Amino acid sequence: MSGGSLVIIESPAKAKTLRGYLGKDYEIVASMGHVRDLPKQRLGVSVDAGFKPQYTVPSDKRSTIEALRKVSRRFDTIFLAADPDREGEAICWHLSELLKREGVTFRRLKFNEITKDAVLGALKRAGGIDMNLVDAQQARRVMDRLVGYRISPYLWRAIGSGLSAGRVQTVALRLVQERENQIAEFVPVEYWPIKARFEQNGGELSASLYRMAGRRADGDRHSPGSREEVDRILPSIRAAAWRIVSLETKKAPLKPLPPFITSSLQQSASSALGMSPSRTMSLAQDLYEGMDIGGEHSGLITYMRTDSVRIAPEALKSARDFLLAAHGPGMLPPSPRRFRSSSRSQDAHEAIRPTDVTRTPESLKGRISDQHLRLYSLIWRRFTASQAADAEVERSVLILGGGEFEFRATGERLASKGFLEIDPHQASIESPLPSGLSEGPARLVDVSAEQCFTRPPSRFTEAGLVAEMKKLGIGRPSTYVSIIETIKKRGYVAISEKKLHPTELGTTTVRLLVELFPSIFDTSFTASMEELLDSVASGATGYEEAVANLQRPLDESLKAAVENLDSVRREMTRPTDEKCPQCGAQLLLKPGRFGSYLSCSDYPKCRFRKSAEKAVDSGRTCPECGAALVFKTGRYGRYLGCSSASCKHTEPAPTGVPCPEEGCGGELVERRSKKGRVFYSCSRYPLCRHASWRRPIPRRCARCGFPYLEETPRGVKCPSCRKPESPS
DNA sequence: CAGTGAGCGAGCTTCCGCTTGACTT
Repeated sequence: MSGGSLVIIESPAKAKTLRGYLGKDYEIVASMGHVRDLPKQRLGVSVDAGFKPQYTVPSDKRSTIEALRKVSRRFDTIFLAADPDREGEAICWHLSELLKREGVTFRRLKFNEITKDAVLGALKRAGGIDMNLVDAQQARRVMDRLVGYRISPYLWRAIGSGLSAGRVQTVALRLVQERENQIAEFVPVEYWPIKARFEQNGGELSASLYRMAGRRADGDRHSPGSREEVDRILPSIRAAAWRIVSLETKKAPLKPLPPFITSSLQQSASSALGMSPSRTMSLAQDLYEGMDIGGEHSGLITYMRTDSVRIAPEALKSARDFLLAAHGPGMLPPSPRRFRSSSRSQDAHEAIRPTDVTRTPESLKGRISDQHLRLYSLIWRRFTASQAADAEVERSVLILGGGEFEFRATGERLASKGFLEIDPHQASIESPLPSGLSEGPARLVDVSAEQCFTRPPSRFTEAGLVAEMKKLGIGRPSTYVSIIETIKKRGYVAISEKKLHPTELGTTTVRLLVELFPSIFDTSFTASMEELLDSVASGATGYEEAVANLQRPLDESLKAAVENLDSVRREMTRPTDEKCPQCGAQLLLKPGRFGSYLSCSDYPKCRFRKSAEKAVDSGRTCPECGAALVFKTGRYGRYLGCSSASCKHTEPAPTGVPCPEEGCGGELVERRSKKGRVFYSCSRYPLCRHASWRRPIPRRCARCGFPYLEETPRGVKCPSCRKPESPS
């Protein structure tokens, strides 16, 4: 038996940091997250025996547990240092259950930051495991299992096998579907913003019609709704005598945004850098684990799965020291800024920030990959700016009066840059009004109107859906990415131009689920579940009572759903005019995992079925049999296959972009590396060896046919004919 | 950087939340 103590923490990267603080008397090992769970193959909940969970050690956790058992035998005191939240408390309890033996004592260690002070303080306060909090976690786990594992099988029977439903994924799908409904129902409204140019003492400015006699200004400018109205008022505007009636300028402070949490990082990386949430998280993981920089190894950012904007006091101080040293006292607000986390934040980790604020993005240039640097720079700027001084904006509002009309012009000027010097993208500043204007007569130079239509809301990007889920408190920082992957994998949603669209299957599934289980898949269900779990955590409600609270309505809804199964199945199928080629009976159209399919109405006697999806024609013909080549999706992604059933010819999917090698004449095609990563190379391989990871955009200039190879933004000038490019 | 190439209707699927490597389908 050794004299020291064992400390178990969740992440190996944190274990490493801890070793630096605690010295030789402490052995530190990682549990890698949860160590026990409900079994994957069955419900694993004794519904009639107080909802007792039946835990197992998942196969991929066996070796971790074996290693923990072995090392734990050498110690009589084991500190359990999983995250200080509901899931972490449960991990500690599971560990104690797995590692308990005669003479060993477990002590709970809680700290919200991995700093020396916080860790040493936690050691002094070490206590026991909070079983109420553990019960809250168990209730959460079991409720999710009941919802998922009892409703999914219903979908297998009603719609198709392999489908799934869940407290989080179904609501995420619902959000995508509801946005789609809004777009479908949207009625565009015509409006005609009116703009005019005015002149005073040789200075010119442009202004918009803002108010008309007899109409209320509702804070927004007034725009006529039709060409007739425009034609009616333009002559009166031209005939009016104009003057500047007021010119006001006010200074207002502009505050920086709080440092990043998981959802806001994904959002910013998506809009500013075009990164998907999954790419963002994988790059952030690398930055967190640390990279070799000039021989030394260190973590560059704090933990990336967090919903708290809290900052460790040490980090706050070094941010202020840095700002003072690098920018002078003007960049320092009088007192450190505090930001409030959302009320549902579990606050186990800090905000996402650089571990060392003096490690500027410039200092890392060339030492880490370009993509890592872009993400690091985003995080560094956001954090550093969050502790810098306010910016100051001077905003001018100018009002012009003429007859019954009022025009308005606004302008902005940055009086003091403040934090915008560090993170300029946080705000966009309008251009200023021309100088030298004053109250008094002005001349109308010209006036014009432009037809516009109100636009429907846009579809969610992946990061946009995460932001919406976060707003509703659905899902956690560690699961945002996997939830989106699940609804993609099930075929409920598809991505096109980086936006999420529901598929026919998704639409059908969510409509059925919301109809049959309205309370469970309501956007407010998670919030009320969290309230109940808080009550379990405080000891006011028991575990069994909490789970029963969900079980009762779930049981009732399921019972009604099963009674209606036959009529639901009938609803899911649409009769067609086609006859079965095998038995002549009518064919039915059904939703399926890979799009709709036609099946014989005489099933199961006749098993005929075929896909109802239209194959996407490639416009090419098969070199072997002359039939059309169509796009297909196989186990390894897209490819081109022969549409004739008897012909087996295949080739990689074309991109429509010619090979950029001089005089090659080949075409770029989609291929996969051994590791499964998609890349693009010449169709004439191995004659031509051109290859690139970058996705070529199959666009060409509408005027001269010049093909674009890079991911060129829309609307740029064509490099060949110098005209603005339009998509083909 | 470089194969391959489907299937819903069969005899298993499925949940959410913690955390990293395994490891060739």
